[in-house]
Amino acid sequence: MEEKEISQAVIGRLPRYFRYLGDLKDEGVERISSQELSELMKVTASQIRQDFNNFGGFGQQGYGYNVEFLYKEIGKILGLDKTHHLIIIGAGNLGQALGNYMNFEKRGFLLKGMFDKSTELQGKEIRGIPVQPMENIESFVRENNIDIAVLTIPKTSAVEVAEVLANNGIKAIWNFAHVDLNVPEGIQVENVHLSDSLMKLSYNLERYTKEQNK
Amino acid sequence: MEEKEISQAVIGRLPRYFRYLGDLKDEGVERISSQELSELMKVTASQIRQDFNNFGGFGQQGYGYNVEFLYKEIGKILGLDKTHHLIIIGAGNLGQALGNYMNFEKRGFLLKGMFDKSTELQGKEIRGIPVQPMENIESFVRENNIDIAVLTIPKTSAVEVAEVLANNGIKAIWNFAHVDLNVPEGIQVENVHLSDSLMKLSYNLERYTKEQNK
DNA sequence: ATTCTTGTGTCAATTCATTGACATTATTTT
DNA sequence: AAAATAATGTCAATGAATTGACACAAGAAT
Repeated sequence: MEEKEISQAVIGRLPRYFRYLGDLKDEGVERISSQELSELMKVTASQIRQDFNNFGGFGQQGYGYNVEFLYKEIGKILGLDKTHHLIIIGAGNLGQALGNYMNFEKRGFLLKGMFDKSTELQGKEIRGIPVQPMENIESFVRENNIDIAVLTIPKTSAVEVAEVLANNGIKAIWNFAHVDLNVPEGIQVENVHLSDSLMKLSYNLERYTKEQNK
Repeated sequence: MEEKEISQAVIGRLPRYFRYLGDLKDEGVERISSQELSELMKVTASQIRQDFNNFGGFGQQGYGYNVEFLYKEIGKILGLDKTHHLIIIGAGNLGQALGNYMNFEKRGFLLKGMFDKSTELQGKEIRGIPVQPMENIESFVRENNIDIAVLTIPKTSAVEVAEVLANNGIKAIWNFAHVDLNVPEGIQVENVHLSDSLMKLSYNLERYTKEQNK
């Protein structure tokens, strides 16, 4: 059943479905049709049905989709029924911001450790988690069953830290450094290149302004 | 010449080209072929040529591309030759992190104001920019020629703040709130949904783990 | 000056993603 | 209980994005 590879285009849309379904659930909505959902989310109903069907039919003809059931199923697909242990490397502003962001805990992403090379930050606590020196990373990852590392360090050190992590069995890296990591296949990397995102916005701003002046 | 619409798929790749070309420039590399660049960036040479040609031929047959020239041209396309005035709304951890991030200034994105509803934060300065109360947003946007607003506030208030911004002539919103904004057409929105990104990582982690256990 | 090499720009082919259409099945109404 | 309605799952058609192939131009070598 779960044989053929699901395209990343589909995966990229799942969190958004998940968000809308969560809201609907909280509002007490019990069922929804692809048509209604499509109007809400501003995508085609066809795409919604096609997307869900990649995972094998969550709906019922003539009825639609049960909101709570669908919400849970998508959560499972996204691995949100499991807990994940994560560490944050780089306890600067961004690292602290992510560390303080409670919502991740709610989804099963548990912050287990923080690391920074600055001795000023070491010892400081973020939500009860002390910032440790970088030297501790290797043993900490091995001994605490860490599966996700969040990289919020400058690009110069990111590449080598990623290598250390890879050598110590990390399974996934959430990379905020402005550099492409070159890790062995099998280690998942998700990049958040903020400046890329801002440049995209800048392009669209520019283009629209030009278009107006024609 | 600049008539046909460029697809967002292409735009999304430009910042990455820009980054690699900047690095090459700093290393003193003068020219590069699509073939060499493709090996470096791990994309096809065909895609690189196709992408650049959307903007009308930056290269020379038999020679390749001049790194510095290409770097500058892509910068122009992305609007990085202009300066942009931005404000950050929400001076919590994430807002402060973005405010403190100097690199944006280097690219012409100048932080002009910060706002927060918390009276505790008001008056505090981030890189010399004081945090102001939310009531000031409207007049500040109008009087200071602000074109980009960064939203780092909870989703409950994001929607209404976006409306206020739209009514006061903002041109672009960089949205970190976990909600889809519904702004009039013509206002550019770039979403950074961090939790979506983390969920994608979680899915890929999950999927790969399962695949291994087969 | 002529030949050879390199490597772009571009067209065509292919692959991937999205949309549209509809047969089929469950639910609701009469 | 039968007819009518609603809405999925899926197949086919379309559209978009990526890759491959190659003619041709610029530069290097002889």
